[in-house]
Amino acid sequence: MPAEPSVSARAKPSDELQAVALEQFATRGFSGTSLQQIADVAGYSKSSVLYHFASKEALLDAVLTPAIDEFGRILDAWISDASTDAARQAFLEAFVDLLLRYRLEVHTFISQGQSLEDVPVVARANATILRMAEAVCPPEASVEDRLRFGIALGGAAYTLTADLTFGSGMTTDDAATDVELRPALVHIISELLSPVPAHAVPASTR
Amino acid sequence: MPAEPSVSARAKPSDELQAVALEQFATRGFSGTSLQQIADVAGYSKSSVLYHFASKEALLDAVLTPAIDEFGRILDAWISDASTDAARQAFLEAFVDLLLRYRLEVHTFISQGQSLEDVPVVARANATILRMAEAVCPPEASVEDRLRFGIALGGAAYTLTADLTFGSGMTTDDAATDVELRPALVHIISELLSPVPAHAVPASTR
DNA sequence: GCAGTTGCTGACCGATCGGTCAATTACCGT
DNA sequence: ACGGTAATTGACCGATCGGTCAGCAACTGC
Repeated sequence: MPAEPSVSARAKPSDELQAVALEQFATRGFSGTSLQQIADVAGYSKSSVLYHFASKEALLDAVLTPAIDEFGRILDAWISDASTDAARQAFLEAFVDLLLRYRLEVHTFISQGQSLEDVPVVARANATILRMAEAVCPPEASVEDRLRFGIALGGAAYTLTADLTFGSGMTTDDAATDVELRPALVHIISELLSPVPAHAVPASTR
Repeated sequence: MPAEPSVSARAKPSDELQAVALEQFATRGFSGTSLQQIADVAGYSKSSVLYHFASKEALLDAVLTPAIDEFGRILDAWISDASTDAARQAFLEAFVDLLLRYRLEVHTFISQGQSLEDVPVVARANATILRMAEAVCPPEASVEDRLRFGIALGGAAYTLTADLTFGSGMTTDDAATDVELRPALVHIISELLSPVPAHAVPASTR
């Protein structure tokens, strides 16, 4: 047997390192995380980290690229589509799924997008977020509408990784809580991004 | 004339340093900001910074303490009060004023509260936020209600300092935009924290 | 058996980190 | 004129930073 087929074998070293690095970047911050820390947590030497990734910045790039790529993908799908209400709803759900699946990545470039703006992948992320803002808020949108978008985005990124979590852990990647989180997130974000007027909320939701 | 009375004289050095440090901490992060950077921007030497503040952490403490103190103050005022709707509304407006006035401080310990949790002043901030969460969300609150609180908090902290600002600068401390921001923020946060049912919003607000 | 590749490591490098210290300057009341 | 205090600084310290490099196993194809 040349390679272990399905028995949950040791993941590829570069994947382990990316996972560890992502967690550290999200919690300690990029500049607050040293290559030595990543190596220690992952059980490698610092040299090994730099063998798999050309630099600390390249490691950040590798870690964030999948999330930002998919983000751009679902955003483009929505923009190219006719802007029906159904398409908007589909995008919103895809966006929430993205938030849940890539919560650490999102948190990383939401909360550090300013300080890391000269890192190419983060610049792409910022540009994509700006595109989404333009797509969500029509050019003549009010200050309040823009505020709503920012709060939905930053709030989701913050809450999904807040470790204190105000009572019960939603940061643990427990799939069971995620299925509880998803509809609530869709509801809240939909409410934030929709012009308030008369939201038909069935009284049963409370 | 022993001291310049009102002519906008040079601010006290320690105040200048605090202002510069706060801006750097909020934008580059605490660990991403070096004492040398602060000294350079403020026009002092690194030694001078350490003359006015015993350590980098003491500087962070001095910078954040006023905001967290006032935060605790308005929260206690609300909690001790009978929980009438009027008191809740008053707290909410005081809270929004606090967000606007101390936006950089809030952003700092919201987005770095995890990595700096062993810094005393940040620990106090985290504890106060937790107290507010318990005050806002009754113990039996649903996951969605807790989500709403987190999104309101993290979203406001993020949006008020997001430099991209999705179209128009709300990060510039322009008092004119602040008076435009305040009612919108009160409205959105009130909407997020209020159990949805029937929010009496006069139609004129839109 | 042996060259080549892959994965990994310790030793090392210059730069920068937060922080200490002694010296210097400026200003104060007397 | 003078002693004392406050403010500021450069020189310096050990530690750690991101990164380079040569070497060492282990496995490969031949």
